[in-house]
Amino acid sequence: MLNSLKENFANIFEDALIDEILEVGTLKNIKEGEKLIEIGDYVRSMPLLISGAIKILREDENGDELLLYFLERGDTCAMTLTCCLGQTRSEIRAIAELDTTIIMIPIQKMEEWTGKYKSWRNFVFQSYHARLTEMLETIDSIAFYNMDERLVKYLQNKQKITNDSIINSTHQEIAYELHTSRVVVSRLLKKLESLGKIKLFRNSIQIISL
Amino acid sequence: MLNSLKENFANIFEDALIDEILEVGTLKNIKEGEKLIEIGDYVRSMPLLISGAIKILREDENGDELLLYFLERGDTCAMTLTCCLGQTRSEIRAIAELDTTIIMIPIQKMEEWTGKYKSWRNFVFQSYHARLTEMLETIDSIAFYNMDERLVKYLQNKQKITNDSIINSTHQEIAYELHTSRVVVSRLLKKLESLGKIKLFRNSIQIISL
DNA sequence: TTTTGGCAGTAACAAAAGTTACAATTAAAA
DNA sequence: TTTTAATTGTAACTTTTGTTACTGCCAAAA
Repeated sequence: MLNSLKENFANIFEDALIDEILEVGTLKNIKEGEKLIEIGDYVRSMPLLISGAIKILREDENGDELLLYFLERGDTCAMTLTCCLGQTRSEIRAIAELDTTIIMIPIQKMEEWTGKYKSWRNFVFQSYHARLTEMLETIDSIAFYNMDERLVKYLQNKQKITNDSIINSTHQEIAYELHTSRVVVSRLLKKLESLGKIKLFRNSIQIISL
Repeated sequence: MLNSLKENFANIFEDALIDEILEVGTLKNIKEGEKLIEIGDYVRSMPLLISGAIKILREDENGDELLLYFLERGDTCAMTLTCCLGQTRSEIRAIAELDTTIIMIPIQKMEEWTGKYKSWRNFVFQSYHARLTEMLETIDSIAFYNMDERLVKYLQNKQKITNDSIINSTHQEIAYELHTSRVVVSRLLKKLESLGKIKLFRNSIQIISL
């Protein structure tokens, strides 16, 4: 745990804080597809992302989803932060996009560290800023772009997160995350294929150049 | 200024903090329509909203807008918070929706108070939470609802903010804020009128029941 | 091997939203 | 008063997105 911490957070957290994290934090491995947080949950600990990726999803009244953004190493969940402090329920769902390792911090420490460590405060504020920025990008996508452009962005994002030009998703799964229908995704993917930008296979998509 | 502060923040801030705010804060009156923050600006002070309302807007690549949310009394601008701390440029535009009074806090104080006052920390975290929640609602609107429903929400919101069942906007102005076209807004408003939910006038809309 | 269920392709159609164009009305400016 | 500009209403059309339906294909299960 010490190594993972140092690798990802050494330049961010002061040494005394690193020591405290080692004391109270617990390492947790999460399998791809595993759910970390469900909408309506009370959250009792805060995750520091060591490796892997977590996708954050919003749900509509029919139970359909929309992908908001991904968390990567060095990130934490801003929603969790406020849920912990404000004792409110989670507004979002969090699911591991890849096999993921996190350090869980008990919420009691959060308030304490915020008073005690400047580096912790900066980290928390920085996280909020990053999340607000990502929310803005999400809003840009759905408000300003058509589905074909949103799909391209989605594929680019997925490639970046997984660091793999092969995306192992079905059209239905992509449709869920973009909050559209399977037929629309199939249609647009076919168009991208005919432009030579991707190649389609069963259960996977190969990205050529987007 | 003391009175405004006590009215809006007395139950939130501890007395010592109130005193400090009185020392370093400056009262500012803003006329309806006046711009507080432009996209790309560096922000050097943080606003505490005493009265009135401020609308927060996002811009697309063509210069067209989208209304994100309103700030009201007791609120502060979460974007400003992180812009100040992180020394980044503003991602949004802020315009007074009504005649508005704010207290401006120099950014140097922010970092200091965050270490010093628990009530300040809570206020800041609470603000972030509120803004994230409002961003989620904005996302819900544009991703999950059709324009007719978004328009109704918009009118309801406007009524709540101005505390007036007469909305003094042109169809064009509404179209800008919803990031659609004037013709679409006129069409949908006409439908609402024929349902007896609103009454249309030149430059204004009277809300009957939404 | 046969059966079953999930996945992808596509046509045909419907609904929602955006665009263009023009007329009528009102208010402000000359 | 006349002119001008802004505002609203509406028709006609296009584009985008969503829906329904049906097909063939593949892989896992029976």
